[in-house]
Amino acid sequence: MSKITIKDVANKANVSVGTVSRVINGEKNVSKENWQKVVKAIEELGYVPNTYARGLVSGKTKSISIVVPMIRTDFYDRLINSVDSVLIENNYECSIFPLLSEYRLKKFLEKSSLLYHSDGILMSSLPVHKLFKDGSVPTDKPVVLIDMESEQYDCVYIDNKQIGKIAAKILLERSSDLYVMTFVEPDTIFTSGVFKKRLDGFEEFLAANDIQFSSSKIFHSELNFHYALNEAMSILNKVQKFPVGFFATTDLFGYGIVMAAKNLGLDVGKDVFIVGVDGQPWTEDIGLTTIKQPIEEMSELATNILIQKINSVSIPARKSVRFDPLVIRRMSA
Amino acid sequence: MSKITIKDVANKANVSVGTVSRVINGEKNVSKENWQKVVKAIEELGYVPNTYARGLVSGKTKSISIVVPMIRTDFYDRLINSVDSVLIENNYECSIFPLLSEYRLKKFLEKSSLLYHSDGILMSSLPVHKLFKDGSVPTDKPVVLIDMESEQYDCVYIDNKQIGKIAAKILLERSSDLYVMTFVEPDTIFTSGVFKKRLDGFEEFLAANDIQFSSSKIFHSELNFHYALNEAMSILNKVQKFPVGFFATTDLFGYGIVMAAKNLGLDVGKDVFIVGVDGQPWTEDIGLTTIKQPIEEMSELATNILIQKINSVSIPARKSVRFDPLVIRRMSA
DNA sequence: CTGTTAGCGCCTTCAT
DNA sequence: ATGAAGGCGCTAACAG
Repeated sequence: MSKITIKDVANKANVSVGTVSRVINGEKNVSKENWQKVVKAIEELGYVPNTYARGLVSGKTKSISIVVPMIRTDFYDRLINSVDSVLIENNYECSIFPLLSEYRLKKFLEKSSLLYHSDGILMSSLPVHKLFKDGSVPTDKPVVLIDMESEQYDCVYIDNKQIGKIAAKILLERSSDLYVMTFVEPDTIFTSGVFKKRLDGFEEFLAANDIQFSSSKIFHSELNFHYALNEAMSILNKVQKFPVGFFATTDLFGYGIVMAAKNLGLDVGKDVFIVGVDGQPWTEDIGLTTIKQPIEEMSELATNILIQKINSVSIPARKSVRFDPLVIRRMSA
Repeated sequence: MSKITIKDVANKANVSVGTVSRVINGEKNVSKENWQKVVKAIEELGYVPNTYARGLVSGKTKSISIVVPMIRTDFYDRLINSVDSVLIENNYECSIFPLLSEYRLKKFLEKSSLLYHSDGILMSSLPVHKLFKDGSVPTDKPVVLIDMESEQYDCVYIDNKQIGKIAAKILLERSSDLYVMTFVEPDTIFTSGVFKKRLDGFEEFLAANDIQFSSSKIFHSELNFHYALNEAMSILNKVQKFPVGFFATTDLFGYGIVMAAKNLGLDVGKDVFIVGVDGQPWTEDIGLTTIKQPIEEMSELATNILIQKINSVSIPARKSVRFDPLVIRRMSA
């Protein structure tokens, strides 16, 4: 912590602290002469305004908090990068708070958490209504949700049921013998239930079109390539008649199915049709048809909404923006 | 922001602000009676201490910053979780700052960055000497490095050259026809050069034992399973005589080689020997011998050192702790 | 053990 | 356009 304060700058520049304050806050009514003297003094002294003092007075920190369930996946990596790009333009910083554990959640339930010491909060893929008592985030700061629908907060999301429906529609064009590989989220307060929604949408579409679909065609895997590959091998080994179609509720599973098919000498796009979800960049290499969430656009919009809320005096109307999934057709379906 | 202040609590509890301050800071010399009155008042009012005011006067926030190059990998996931577990025990919080871009780095170069508004900084896998002008982090707060050696800062690291040497030693027991699959880090200020060090160690060991090794045996892949698999297939297809040994500078590549060998009907542990690096949990499933960095222990130690530095009045001696890699032998070598 | 009080560094009137 | 001065909420030192 440098011990240079606004006072030192004022002394050095031969002006009052008020003038220095005006300069560092970019106010207009300062003479050119004084402005330059102050800037010079700041430079020479290496002065840095004290954020705590500033926060104490104004309550603003030019920073926001991003809360995510985890940080190990491409999804959140892209999300955070997109958010950051908007923040940079607006001269904001961000801290990232992964909801790592039950204990960490307890901390986040307390108003005193670091999380709430920023100007606003961006939450991604978190079931706010389950997570917090009263279903509310314990803060008066603006909150915007990404990848999660809400009745209470501003939100930018995608309809995961719709993803399932689209997958069903695409696959039905190719085969009526359909399988699903999905992930069973443990039903905790942490989980958002997106996998379930995708599956629900899939089944709903089939039902609406009078297609028989037995739950014995639903297979489960861990979020791990190795698992998915093994599971896919075992499923494909038992298939009697081709072609068959697979709804992979995440691209990773689609990858496993593609590799399994190749290992077994099956022809992807002829014997085996596959639709994945997420639009990972590498799906192109393996020719996997995939349904993409426009993460970048969603994140950027959410960030812009948040910044707008932070800076508006009156309370703007709540926005609930639904994005449509993007279908990227490739060889696999 | 609740507008309840320490004064309101003092009024309600019929004590002075000093007493309230003592209670919320857990100091001992407060009568049981007053303590309870204060706690009750805090509860009823929903009082939350203002962090900015606190930070302004004491300079302490009970939080630390973690700086990592990225957040998408298992490595940093495990690291952050381990750090967090120690922080929880000590009633600290953390914010995470991924060094996402060149622009973000510029922000981190400024003393005013949010990054430095915590009580201490933990940096992982970042070449501090290249990153910052003067090779110093622009702060007076304690800094501890993980996974990076330093002459200047406290650090907890592993010798990546040693990893390469160990791999060479293991593989030489099985075959003298050795290959390497590694990743070429672009040489930017962001990169730590661990892959290069692993390779250097490998080559040094061979040279020291008078084993011929041509650089044409070194192959490169992206950090992506798909790539690694393809590369491994292409290498193995050209091999004339088995057995051969592979040093995979990260487990992911080892996985690709295992899969490629299986695809080609080769016997891992007989035709093809493989040593990976990182000790990923899934290496067990595929029988991959791997050299592990004890990330958990390293992270916990680094965190403890940091907390100790934060809380000590005198400046403790600089600690530089080198961990030894852990070899986990499995079927593949 | 408890109350009082002087700042911490800054922003923001209010005069000038 | 500028300076002076009063807090913001809290801690810590001191006096009792």
